[in-house]
Amino acid sequence: MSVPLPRRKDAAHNRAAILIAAVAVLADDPLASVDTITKAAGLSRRAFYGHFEDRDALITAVIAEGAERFNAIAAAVTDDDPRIALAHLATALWGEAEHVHAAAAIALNDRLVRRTAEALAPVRARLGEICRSGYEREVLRRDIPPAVTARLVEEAARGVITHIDPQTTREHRLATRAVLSVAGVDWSEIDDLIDQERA
Amino acid sequence: MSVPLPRRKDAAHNRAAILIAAVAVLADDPLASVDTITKAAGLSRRAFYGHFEDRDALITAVIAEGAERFNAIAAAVTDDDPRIALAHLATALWGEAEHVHAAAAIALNDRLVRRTAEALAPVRARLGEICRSGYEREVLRRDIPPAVTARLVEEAARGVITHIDPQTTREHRLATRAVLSVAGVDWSEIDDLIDQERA
DNA sequence: TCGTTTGTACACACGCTTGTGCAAGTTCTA
DNA sequence: TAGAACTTGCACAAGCGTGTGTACAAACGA
Repeated sequence: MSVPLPRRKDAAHNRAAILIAAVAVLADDPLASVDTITKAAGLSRRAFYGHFEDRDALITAVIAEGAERFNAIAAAVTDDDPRIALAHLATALWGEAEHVHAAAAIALNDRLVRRTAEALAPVRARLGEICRSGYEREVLRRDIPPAVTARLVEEAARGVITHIDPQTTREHRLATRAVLSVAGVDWSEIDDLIDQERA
Repeated sequence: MSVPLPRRKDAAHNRAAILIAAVAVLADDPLASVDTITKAAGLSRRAFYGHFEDRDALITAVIAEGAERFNAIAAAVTDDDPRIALAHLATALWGEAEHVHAAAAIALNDRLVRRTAEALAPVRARLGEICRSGYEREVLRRDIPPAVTARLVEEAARGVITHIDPQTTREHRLATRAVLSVAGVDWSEIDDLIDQERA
């Protein structure tokens, strides 16, 4: 039923390689075949079934790994000012671009929406708090409910992170600018806000 | 090479039904099978091949129809104030939600990116002009190049339109608000701006 | 009405992917 | 270095989607 724990170093290494390759490949094509993924990991398709029960188990593992990272990000953002918190959240997610991309791609599949949503839950919850707090303290937009703002922010972040190549764009501030302006911070105040925080 | 023109009333009707069903189904799943699409249109899979050369011909037809609609939208937005123009663009696209959704979904397919991009070209060009004009006249954000603003606006619009159900949300202003604030208009000024134009 | 057009039902070949079994080879580890 | 762990390549059955062929029923138009 289940795959035995690897007892050799190289086996553990290969398992990890499959996971890493899966994140990269699935980010581009959520329907990539096991063959494509294992080839990208430098292994044969047959070897894959020595590490994972089946294709679905791999997807589950990818989602779980994403959940762990997103959890860490959500926990790390503790700023009091909702605007600063949003800036930090955006920067952190920008650093996890590939995982964000993979999560977004996997979430396209009907069957996996729920599982992916669970992986994203901690970040989503933190974002909700930030927007609510910003709404109440009147530092974020007040023309729409904070829950809707959170949704818009999520979409903006996802769009920027998945459609702008972080390799070629050193501007991680782009994500911050996009997120903050859709959240209701005037664009002319964004840079001052960040510099002030950094000082 | 080409499929003979339908000579019977119901044939033309069924061909249209397939196209309509295709837009709806492909919006949800760009990889939907011919069987799924024709069933949604109330036809058999075999009948499909009487109307279209193959699956690709259907996709081509869907893209072409979208191109026509997007062309019309781009041509209709002629406001002088870039902010008003953006508002009108957002509203028009909101009305074409299903086609926007289908275009976005189809564009996920590697091979169809170029063709879809061509269909979206007119709207994209108009959006580029609007952002450039807004940048020069200093009514839109100036912290990033207007071309990047256009990209952010595009992402914001696509995100709102495809992720918020227009059936349940009567708020077409949501798209307008999202688009304008990411373009650099202060959220507290958006409603005034629109009402003022309408008067 | 009669002939044509269109749609349905069933079948088949073809290609791609998944998951598994097995023999043979390679690599780690004790 | 010997044995166990691991990988490889091949073959195979099964599933799914496409595209095509054929026979038969229904709708249409003159």
